[in-house]
Amino acid sequence: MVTGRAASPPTHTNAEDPIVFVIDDDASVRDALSNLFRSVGLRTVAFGSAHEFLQHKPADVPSCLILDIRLPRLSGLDFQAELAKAGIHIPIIFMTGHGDIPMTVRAMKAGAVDFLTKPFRDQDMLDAVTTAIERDRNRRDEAKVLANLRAAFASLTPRERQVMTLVTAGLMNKQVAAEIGVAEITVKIHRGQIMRKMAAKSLPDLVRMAEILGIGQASGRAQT
Amino acid sequence: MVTGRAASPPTHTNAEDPIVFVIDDDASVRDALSNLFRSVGLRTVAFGSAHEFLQHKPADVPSCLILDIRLPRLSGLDFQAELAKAGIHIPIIFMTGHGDIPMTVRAMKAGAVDFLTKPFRDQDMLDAVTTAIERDRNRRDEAKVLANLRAAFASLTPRERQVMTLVTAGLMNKQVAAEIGVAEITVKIHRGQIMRKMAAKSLPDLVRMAEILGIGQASGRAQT
DNA sequence: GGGCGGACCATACTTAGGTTTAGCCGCAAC
DNA sequence: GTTGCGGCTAAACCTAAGTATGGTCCGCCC
Repeated sequence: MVTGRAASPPTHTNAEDPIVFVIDDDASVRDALSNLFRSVGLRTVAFGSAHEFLQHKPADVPSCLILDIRLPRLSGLDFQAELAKAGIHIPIIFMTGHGDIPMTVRAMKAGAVDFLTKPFRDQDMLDAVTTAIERDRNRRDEAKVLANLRAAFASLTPRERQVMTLVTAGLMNKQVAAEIGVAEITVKIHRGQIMRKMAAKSLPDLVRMAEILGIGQASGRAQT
Repeated sequence: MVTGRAASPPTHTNAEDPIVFVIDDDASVRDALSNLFRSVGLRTVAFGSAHEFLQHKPADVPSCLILDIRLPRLSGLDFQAELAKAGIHIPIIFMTGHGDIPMTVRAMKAGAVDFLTKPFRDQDMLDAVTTAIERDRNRRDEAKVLANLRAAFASLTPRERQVMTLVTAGLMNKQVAAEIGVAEITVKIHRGQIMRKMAAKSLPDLVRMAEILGIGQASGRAQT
């Protein structure tokens, strides 16, 4: 699982490798964690505060965030909420020396990967990081697919989007034509254009794209 | 949300209403919770042990389970694992007087709805129950749809299942025919039979069914 | 005002999808 | 041993889908 180049120089920074971010106001904690992660070949970047982390431009690789629940200015929990509100969905692993159960519940409900009490075993932290990175990798892959689909869908004209919705809902060309008040031949032309622009290789393919885009199944039909 | 018949006799048991199950070895806790839930019109059934709960035949309505983490024989956490292993997916709300963070994390990771520390506010418990019931309702709805689809798919002959897989993957009839080594006309016959047995109103409809059943997209073909 | 793109439509043609009717083969159940 | 079913196929026929080619109309931008 680890890349096997663990013994290479500390700043090899291959753009493919995941990154672990650490935020803790205690430098000794940061160093200990950095050493732990580097010992298994994981790129690590540590910050002394949430603010510093936000300055850092987000790298475009799978990553996760190790966070002490008791941060200087902003609490770890509040920072988690901030990130979510800002649309940053990096998986978070909390650690705490004096946490309580309500905090834990709140963090986990908000999607935290794990919540470790200090002192924790190195292996527990590494397991949590593995899970977190994997989760982020999946999320990024899905986001990428979705972004591509959305871009393609946005390149359709309004009419084409409308036809795509009706076609993927299962209507025949003539039904689509009647629905929007045009000739059947016009629908066929739109349809061909849709297949090209969306790069769909078949109707089932297009239907799956529509599913991912969340098009049409809720409305049912015959409204508006 | 509540049915509005809260003042009716204690055992009106309309089959539509959700049920809250309570397991606690302390009778006073059981009574207090039962009273709380009944005061807002929720059917409630309480048990003194996990064993008693398992004896009870599971009602076919949305429900949830309130569980003390410290159960007599089996711990609440282990019981949660038992239920999961047995394929019983009722949402669980834990409560505890002396819980710790690792327990909380384990419970939440395993899908618990909430983890309340005693003493808790009534409203917190009611909120958790509302969430849990809603979650179970959704899960049941999805399970029902899935079960119906599986039944329909099981009614297909092996050949029909194979053809459905290929057709929903986007292959044309002639390609399917070549793939399985039969004449195109045979594929058409199978296909018509599939549409009837699956009660699909259109190809997009069938594709969506295949998606839910998890058929065929992994195998791919002609990608990239 | 000319060019451009979106939307529309017609004719003509080809391919794909789908049904009906009818029949053959093999196998398992009765 | 006959009946039923799954699987297969053919012929005939019809509808649906898709692709040119060619053209109109409208609004927008430079």
